[in-house]
This record gives sequence, structure tokens and C-alpha cells, in this order.
Amino acid sequence: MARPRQHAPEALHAQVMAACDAWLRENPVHTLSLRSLARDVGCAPSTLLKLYGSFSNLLQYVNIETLDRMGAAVSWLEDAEPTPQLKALAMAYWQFAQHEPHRWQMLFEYPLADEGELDERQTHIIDALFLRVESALKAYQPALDDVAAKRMARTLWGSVHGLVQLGLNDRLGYWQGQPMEAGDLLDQLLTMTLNGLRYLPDPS
Amino acid sequence: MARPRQHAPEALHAQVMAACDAWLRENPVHTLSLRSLARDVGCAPSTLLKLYGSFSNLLQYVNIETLDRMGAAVSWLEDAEPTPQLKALAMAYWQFAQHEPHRWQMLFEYPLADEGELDERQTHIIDALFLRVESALKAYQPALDDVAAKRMARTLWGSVHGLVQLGLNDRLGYWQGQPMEAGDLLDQLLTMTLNGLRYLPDPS
DNA sequence: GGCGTGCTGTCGCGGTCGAGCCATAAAATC
DNA sequence: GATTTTATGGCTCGACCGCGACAGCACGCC
Repeated sequence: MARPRQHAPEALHAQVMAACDAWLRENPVHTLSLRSLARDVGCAPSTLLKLYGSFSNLLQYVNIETLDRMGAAVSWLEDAEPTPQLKALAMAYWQFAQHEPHRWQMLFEYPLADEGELDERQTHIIDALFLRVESALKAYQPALDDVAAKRMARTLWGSVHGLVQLGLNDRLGYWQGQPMEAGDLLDQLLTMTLNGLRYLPDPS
Repeated sequence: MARPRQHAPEALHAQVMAACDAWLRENPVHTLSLRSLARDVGCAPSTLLKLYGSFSNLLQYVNIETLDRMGAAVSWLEDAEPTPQLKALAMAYWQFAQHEPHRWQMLFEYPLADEGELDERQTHIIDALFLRVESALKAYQPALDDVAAKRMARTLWGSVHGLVQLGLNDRLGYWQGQPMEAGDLLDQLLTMTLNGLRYLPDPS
């Protein structure tokens, strides 16, 4: 067999990422296994372990890719009006979660890496997301100072996040047989928040 | 060996719940193993599998106990004023999550049971929680009709839930080295929501 | 005898460890 | 300086452990 020993590690990494991507299009995270992945890319399971340190770490790289995609899915609505921008941001978040549910769930419902570096990269990308929310908030209500905007962004985005998660898991309850639409609730949240922000900016 | 065959199943169940409880006081969910549990209660692993159907199902029973505790932690603040009642509810939620972080995370971040019945019991208990929020909302703003209150309760509690989760995982970011306090953000969310509700009830 | 209850044995899983291999760096020889 | 020999280090693998899960066997109660 022309089994190429001494792979270039990056090539293997790319293969692994591609295999994960293909799998996650159809199947949830917990069905992903190190061994099946190794079979897909044609190497021994322990090879991947050596490469990534642990299976969780491997998954964290997938998460980083997910975060990049999320950033991309959100970046094209760069320069809209402030008010719809926040709603559009929330809707883009929700649609991304709906469009790639397995990757989204993996991002937030899976044990974190044991390496600190990866966690930092994640945190950094997430901070960038928050920054967009902050700037949109300040554009909408210029009276907000930095710290208030930062807090408000966290509050708002934490809320959006909660609704998206409960919506993905169909945990928002039902009304007359119909599941509560996360999109509607998100719109309500944003409307309410923006109204409250317009007329009663909390001075704290 | 005086190994008592033919256990009473309920006794075994109680032992298992107690063992899980003891374990979860100190250790996170993913360190819980069927085999170690079986060792603790003195039976073979497969015995627990037969009893519960799957390990996930066993964990779902723990989740139900958690939900009961959460209901209890919330029930004693039955008859306060409407406004602080909602804040107190959110704070009780947050404090419960802080006080039993492993149980809380297990409740929301773990794969669900494969039996429908358990999921229904969970959904039922959660609905009861929502109902408290709804009634508090209607007490605060009597102009809300049923469906509006139901939606608002979902929106609000989904938001609270998101903040609590991000707060538990320290994912709310930092400000001048200090982590964002979920309690503060929750207070901000409630204040903002209640203000918006007081002056601008969305008629949808 | 029938039935339910509990156990043993086995599978694939994630993870660890030590051995083997090969490409290149370093050293030795001419 | 060029060529051969040796040493080093990273990549890969196979064997093994404890895990959750399943199938099949053994026993005790009615």
C-alpha cells in the first residue's frame, strides 16, 4: 500500500474538519465518534488523539470554525440602520442556529477544551460579537456610556441566546398546539428592550 | 455472600438517587458513570440499565428531582408584591443555579431521554414554572391578555435562562478584570422589561 | 412451568502507553 | 567538501483500560 507515512499534519487537520462538517450537516454531536472519524480520514484513532490532545480539543476546533461562520453570517449586514440592525443581528443569530443546529448546539452545550488557548480564542471571537451589539446599542442610544453599553449588550445578547437555545430544543412551550415561535419572541424582546432603552435609559 | 437478590426496585431507585445526589454535590455530570454508581449501590451495571432503560433515562430522573427542588426553592416566595416577585423569581432561579450548578447544568445541557414520558413530566413541571411567571406578569400589568402574558413569560424567562447559563459558565465577559455579574445583568433585564411593560405594553 | 430479576460476557467507544518507523539533522569517514 | 553512517525527533500504530450498552444465561418466587 502506498500508505503515506509522515503526513503533513495540516492536511490531516483539514481532512478531519471536512469530515466533521459533513457529519454535522446531518447528525447531532453526540453521534460523532473519534473512531468513525479516524476511519473516514484513514488513520488510527490514537493518531487523532496525539494530534489534538483529546477528542474534546478536536471538537473545539470545529467550534472555532463554527464561530467563524457565525461571524461571517453576521458580517454582511454591516451598515444598516441602528434599530433594524439589532433586530437583524438577533435574527441572523437565530437563523444561523436554525440553519446549522448541530454545530450551534455543539458550540454551547458541549464540555469545553482542557487547553486554555482554545478557550481564549473562543472568548475573543465571542467578544467581537458582543462588540457589534455594543456599537449598535450606542448608535441607537448615544447617551449610553461604555460600561452601560457593555452591560446592556451582555444582558440583551444573553437573553437572545437563551431564547435561541430554548427555541432550538422546542422548550418554549406551546399555544393552542402550535409551538411558540422563537422568532416572534425574539422580536418581542428586541422591541421591548429598544423601547425601554429609548425612553428610560437606566443610568446605572 | 448475603447479597440480597430480588431487591425492591423502589429501594434501589432511592439508593441510586441518593448516590447521584452525593456525587453531584461535588462533581460535574460528565464524571458520573453508570459503573461507579453501580459499585456505590452494590449491583451490576446492567441491573441499572434494565431498571432505567438507559443511562440517560436514569439521569432524567435526577433531572426531575432537580426540577422539584427548583420548584421548592421558588415556592416559598409565594405571595409577595408583583414587581419584586418577578425579580425575586429570577434571583431565586439564579441562586438555585449557583447553589447546585452541576444539577442545573445537567438539567439543561445534557442529552434528553429517549422515552417520551419523562420528557413530558419535565415539560409539565417547566410549564408550571412558566405559569408562575405568567401570573406575576398579569398581576403587574393587568392589561395583558392570556396569550400576550404567555408570550411575554416565555420571552422573559428565556432571557433569564440565557443569562443564568452564560453566567454559570463565566461567558458574560469581563469589565476591568472583573467578571460581569449575572445578578446585576438579571436585575437590569427585569427593570428594563418591567418598565417597558408598564408604559408600553406591546398590543400584539 | 412461567416469569421476572440480576449477573456474566461481549461490543464499540474515548483515552493512554510504548514500540516502530522514517525524514532529516548531526557526526564521522574518506 | 562530499559521502556515508548514526542519532534524533516527530508521526503512526497496536494493545490495553474503563466506560455505556446489549444479549444471553442462572436463579428465585408465584
